[in-house]
Amino acid sequence: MNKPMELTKQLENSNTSSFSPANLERMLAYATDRSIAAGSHLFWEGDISDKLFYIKNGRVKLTKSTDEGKELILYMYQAGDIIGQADLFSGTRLGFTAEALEDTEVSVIDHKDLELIICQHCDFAIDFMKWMGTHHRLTQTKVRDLMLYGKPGALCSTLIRLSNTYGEPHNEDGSILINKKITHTDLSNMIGATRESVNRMLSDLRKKETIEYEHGMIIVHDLEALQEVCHCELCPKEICRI
Amino acid sequence: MNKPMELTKQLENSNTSSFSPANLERMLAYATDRSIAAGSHLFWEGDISDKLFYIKNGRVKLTKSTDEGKELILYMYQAGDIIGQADLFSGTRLGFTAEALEDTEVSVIDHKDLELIICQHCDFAIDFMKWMGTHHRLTQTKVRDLMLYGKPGALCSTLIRLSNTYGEPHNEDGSILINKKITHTDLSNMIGATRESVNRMLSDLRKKETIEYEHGMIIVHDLEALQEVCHCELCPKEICRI
DNA sequence: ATCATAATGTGATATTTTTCACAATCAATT
DNA sequence: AATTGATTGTGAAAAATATCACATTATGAT
Repeated sequence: MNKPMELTKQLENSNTSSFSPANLERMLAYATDRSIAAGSHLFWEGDISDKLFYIKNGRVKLTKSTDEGKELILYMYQAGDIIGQADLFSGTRLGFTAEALEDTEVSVIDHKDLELIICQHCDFAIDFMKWMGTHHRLTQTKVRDLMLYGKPGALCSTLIRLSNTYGEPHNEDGSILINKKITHTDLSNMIGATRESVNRMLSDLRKKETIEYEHGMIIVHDLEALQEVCHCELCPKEICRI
Repeated sequence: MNKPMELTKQLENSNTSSFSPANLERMLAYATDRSIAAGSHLFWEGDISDKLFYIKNGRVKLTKSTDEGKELILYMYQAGDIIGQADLFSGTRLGFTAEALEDTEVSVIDHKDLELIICQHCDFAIDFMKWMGTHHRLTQTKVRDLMLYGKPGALCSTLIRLSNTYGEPHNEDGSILINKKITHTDLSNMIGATRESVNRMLSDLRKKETIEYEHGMIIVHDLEALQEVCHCELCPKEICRI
């Protein structure tokens, strides 16, 4: 059963904000818990998809990797997020792999239980659909961002999304600290570029003082400059995230 | 009210195959009809999103266009398809524009009516979610295809999707006729490349006899060759479509 | 503090993709 | 059959991005 603190945490999390506390609780009442060590996998592509995962704490990335060792990072999830909707009801196999970035605890909800709740509480069904739609919009805006303004556009949009997801006010001048260590390799896998290209683009942004490094993390000094590069449309934060 | 013929058509259509005939009928019972001339718009990005559109006949593309005149074609919908789920319950504004490619008739279902059906028939809710999930997978696999194997990979994946959507057996040797005229400009807007690049890549494919032109349409002679370029994973057709 | 490993930085070069500037072809009208 | 506009084809040059091959700098464990 979920404690009040977790509910509070989820309410602050944009990805699941479509769920009312009551509805989140309904879902979690059926869940069983599971721990995944950093680097271990929650599921692999090709697995059967009949579960939903609620992250209690930790972080998980959803990826697609190729034979040649390339990796595409589609999403990064954190406490309060739910993983697994797109494949849930299809009966097909999963197309992506989920790997824990940190030690992670999840609550696992079975497809069957979910159907039960949906049939008992139609406002839950509505909340669930709202959440599915929001997540789909996240994916659609990502396609836009990755395709439309070259690699610099893709990178800047990703930095904005990281700011929305992990950002903290840095000092009074409005700078934002992206309070998570993200390697250049990770960034390159998020935008389908090489590490070297990312490195050079970030150097350019540093030269222009759009961003800065501190303790291996990125501080965004000039958000508007980033927004300009990717022609940012100022989507709501539950959509403009990693 | 929908005629039997339309129901038959929808059952053949992969995008809405998640709906049982009864559930499709439930939804269409609330719909009002609307005609859109070829080239006119069903909706614009920035509009409020509180409607769902069922295509009775004709074709509609969903696009995002930039100030510089670039256009990204995200989806092309046809008879039996439903448009609008991702934005539906969010209350936010639409992120994409829908334009009729041919004279099109749609049935318009209001958000409010949909909620009503969801609360009355939970199997409808399940079908609806199944459909939302499938559509989301379409988008996710598209990200993969567009990002992972360069422009040639993006183009070949698009040709495969077109084959699944508009393909007809061409003769006994297993060739597929993509039975719709798609300009190189359209193709370039689907994969985020220039018309010229698309032209050159198609020329290469013709040289290798992977494809051929006939009456301005494309015949795919060697589907496997296309699959190889984009490392095709043979996704089901309701996901591998345009 | 030292060592080992991971992460970052950078030049030189190759490859991919775009841009520009037309020519050639096709398809629908007059 | 001639004309017009849209579409397709192509070369040459520029720009964007990737590749390769290291040097440098952090980070964490001993």
